Amino acid sequence: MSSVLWFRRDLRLRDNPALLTAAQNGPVTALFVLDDALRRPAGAPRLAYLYRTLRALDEELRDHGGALVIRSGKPETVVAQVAREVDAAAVHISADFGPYGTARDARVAQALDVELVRTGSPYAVAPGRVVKADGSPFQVFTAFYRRWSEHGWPAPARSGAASADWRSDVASRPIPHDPALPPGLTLPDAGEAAAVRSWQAFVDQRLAGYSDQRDRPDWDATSRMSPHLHYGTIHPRTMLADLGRRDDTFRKEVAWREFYAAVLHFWPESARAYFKPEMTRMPYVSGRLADTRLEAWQQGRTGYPIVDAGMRQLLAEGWMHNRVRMIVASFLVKDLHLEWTVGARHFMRHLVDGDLASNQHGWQWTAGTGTDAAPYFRIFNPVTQGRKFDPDGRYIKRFVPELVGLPDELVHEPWKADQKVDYPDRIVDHDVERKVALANYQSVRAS
DNA sequence: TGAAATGTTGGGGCG
DNA sequence: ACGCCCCAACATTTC
Repeated sequence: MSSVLWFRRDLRLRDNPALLTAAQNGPVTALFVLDDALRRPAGAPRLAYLYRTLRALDEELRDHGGALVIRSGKPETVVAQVAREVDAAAVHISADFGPYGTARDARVAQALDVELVRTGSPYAVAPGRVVKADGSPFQVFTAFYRRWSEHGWPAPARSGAASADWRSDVASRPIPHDPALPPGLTLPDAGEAAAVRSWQAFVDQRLAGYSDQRDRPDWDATSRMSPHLHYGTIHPRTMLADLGRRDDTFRKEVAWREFYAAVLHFWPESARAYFKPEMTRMPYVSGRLADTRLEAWQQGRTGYPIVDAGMRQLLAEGWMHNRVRMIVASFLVKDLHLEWTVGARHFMRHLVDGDLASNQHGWQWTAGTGTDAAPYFRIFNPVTQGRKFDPDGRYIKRFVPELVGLPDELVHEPWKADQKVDYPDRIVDHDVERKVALANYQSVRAS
């Protein structure tokens, strides 16, 4: 008897129920499949981060006498092949609930001569479990959150790496080298040990102030756990257990991730399609104007400091502060009149934490097209938001060095400065575009 | 997890 | 003392 533990987005050895299940059935072969269908849409930063995570996992496995077996190709071919090579009685996975993963796993189960055993998922509560009394899915976060909290989740699973009998004699491709990264890009530390370290640092140093300080992009006040959650180097259940009853605000952020995973599970098409179909009639700019605006937004050259700082942080770190994600998203949709799908795609290409469910639904929330979405007429004023959440412009000056010489008051409105700064003029006038957006919205509602 | 427009209230200056 | 005006501060409505 032997088994294959096929890793996907659960690249850890602690609190891993699928690993415990696999370890009960003789020697375990740890497998990761380089699947081009997943590698293609990921930008270089996320790919590099994945490879680093794989290297860390491989090292941990080697400490336990094993190794991570890397293969490339179609999972339905490769997983079946490896299962035959090691004469596995079963292939163990943690369940995936995304549209691609669901279809892929169905194909793999079909192709296997042995059982594909799903144990656990990357969520505290598996998507689909939390539903209304009548069995229908929640479309409103607050109601979901109440039910999700009542539902509860198991305590973290015990660590099983030490007790597993890892195989290390299976042929493997090398883990690919990092792809070429943009110069100056700094990625967060990858791997399970880094996840545990950085979670502990957050709990010790920043959790107490989280609810008051999390909206400040100029402070290091957030958990920064999103890349680790994306690749499963830590399980949210571990985090929730450490929270105890301490911080409802942070628990809610974990719950947003679970909510959006559930929404995607029940409405797989919502990754692309507008939740509110009438909103597809919103008019957008097109042609050269659209191209120019999109490029200015992507490069962080819109002339609005908080927007540009956020977009440049995305390019510099593969990450953006959540408050600023909302500001730049609102700006794309309501000031530049570009479609949310365009912005969502750019985020997915550049974010190390790029998670389909959270990203697409977060964008739909901002664009007013989604479940439990902000009403369309909630339009962020980039100057007001900047003043409120980056009062002395420290975040802006970190990513937009052209503005370093400006006093705090002018850093959010450099166009009012007497001194000339080498910084783009505003590509649009917020006051004007806000009215255009509201008029567009009226025209959609009337039609 | 908005912001602007509009409405209301109340203090102070003034005749 | 009183009414009137102005306007800041706050509340409500609207998009």
